[in-house]
Amino acid sequence: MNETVVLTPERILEVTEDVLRRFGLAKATVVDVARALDVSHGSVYRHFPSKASLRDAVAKRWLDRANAPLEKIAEGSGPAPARLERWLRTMFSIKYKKVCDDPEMFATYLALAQEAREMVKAHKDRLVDQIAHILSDGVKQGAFHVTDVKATARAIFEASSRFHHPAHSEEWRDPALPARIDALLALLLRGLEAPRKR
Amino acid sequence: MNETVVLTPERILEVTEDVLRRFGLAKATVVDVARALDVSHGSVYRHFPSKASLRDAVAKRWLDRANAPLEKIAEGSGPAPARLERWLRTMFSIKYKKVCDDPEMFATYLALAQEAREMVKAHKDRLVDQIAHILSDGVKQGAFHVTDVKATARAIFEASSRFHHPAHSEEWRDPALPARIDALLALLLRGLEAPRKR
DNA sequence: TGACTGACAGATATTGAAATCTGTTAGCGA
DNA sequence: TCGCTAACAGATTTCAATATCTGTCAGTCA
Repeated sequence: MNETVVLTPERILEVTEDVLRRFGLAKATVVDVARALDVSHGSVYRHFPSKASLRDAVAKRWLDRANAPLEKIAEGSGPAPARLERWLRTMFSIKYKKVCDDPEMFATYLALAQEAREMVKAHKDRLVDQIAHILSDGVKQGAFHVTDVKATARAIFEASSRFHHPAHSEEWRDPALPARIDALLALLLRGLEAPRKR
Repeated sequence: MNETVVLTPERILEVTEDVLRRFGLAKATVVDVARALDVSHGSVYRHFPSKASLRDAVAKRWLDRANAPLEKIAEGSGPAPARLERWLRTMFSIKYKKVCDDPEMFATYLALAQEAREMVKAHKDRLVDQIAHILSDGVKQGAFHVTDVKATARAIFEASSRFHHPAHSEEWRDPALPARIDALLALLLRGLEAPRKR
């Protein structure tokens, strides 16, 4: 029955990601995507209201796929401090790997992050929630002493921006990077594990 | 004797800063600077080997001037934790104030920071040294428990990037900013004050 | 002599006309 | 009716000709 495959959002996203990778963020057009799908570009607009929304959807898919391993770690069990450290190190290495392996898609993501689109904020919120989940596990275990879990989770996410925010990716080739990450993680974990004074 | 004022690097820097502020980083040219000085642009090249070096020198002057208060705090006396907190809050507010009051010069600085010029690295190193100075005071006072002062100072600087690195300046209009800063500072200070385990 | 000028080559930026793209919509065909 | 096409207006991008800029240097002048 599906001799001519139907045009679904999913299929559009797949092809758009391809086109972005081949042409780059600057050159890829909706017409290119339509051509690759062998339809008129009007058809694409039937599924996505604008080029920006299409680009956002591709980036969201890409980010969600890339960060799937993080969710697993956050939802896992075991001592919270080690889990948090593993979660953060995994996030850093995912970003590092992507900037090397998939530079065109990373540039798309960088552009989105610069514009501070709603989509990026939502993604950040999901990650902060995962940190918060680990933190509250840690509090239950007696390993962490934290009053405001949500605020602290955000502080941890933001404190580590240098190693996961695409705006700093140029810096990640520094040979001292592992040492810098170690120092930051040691400091943050000590802050979480310290019995609170106030 | 100085009927025609001599052309000094200092005078060139002063005028260049003016020109940058009036024309913006994108539009300001060496010819503009020379015109404002009422000399040929060749004369400017007698004092600065390239446009980039001139721009760097202006930015350095601007940064040094802006950050002078920090040096005072770092060299001051009193309990290190309060001093570190004041130092960091001052750095944040200087940057915040500059991005509002002097957007053209801030854009110049942003461009430099993106390019990761040598000059910015040197400036960062000076600031990290100031943090290290406060940290080692804190260790002497028994308030901080830190093994590697230098690495920890860098970790603190980098952990607070979100609130002082120009790449994130778009975010600083968030009404929740003070709360986010409070959460980060609390976490970092707890980490420094915690007796070390390892 | 030594700070400065002015002319120059090559690189970069500007400009305006033409081409292409985005987003809309009337209408075709299954 | 539903999914798509094709034609369109206005916005954006491209391209190539032109102008301006960067960096150099031989030569001027005090």
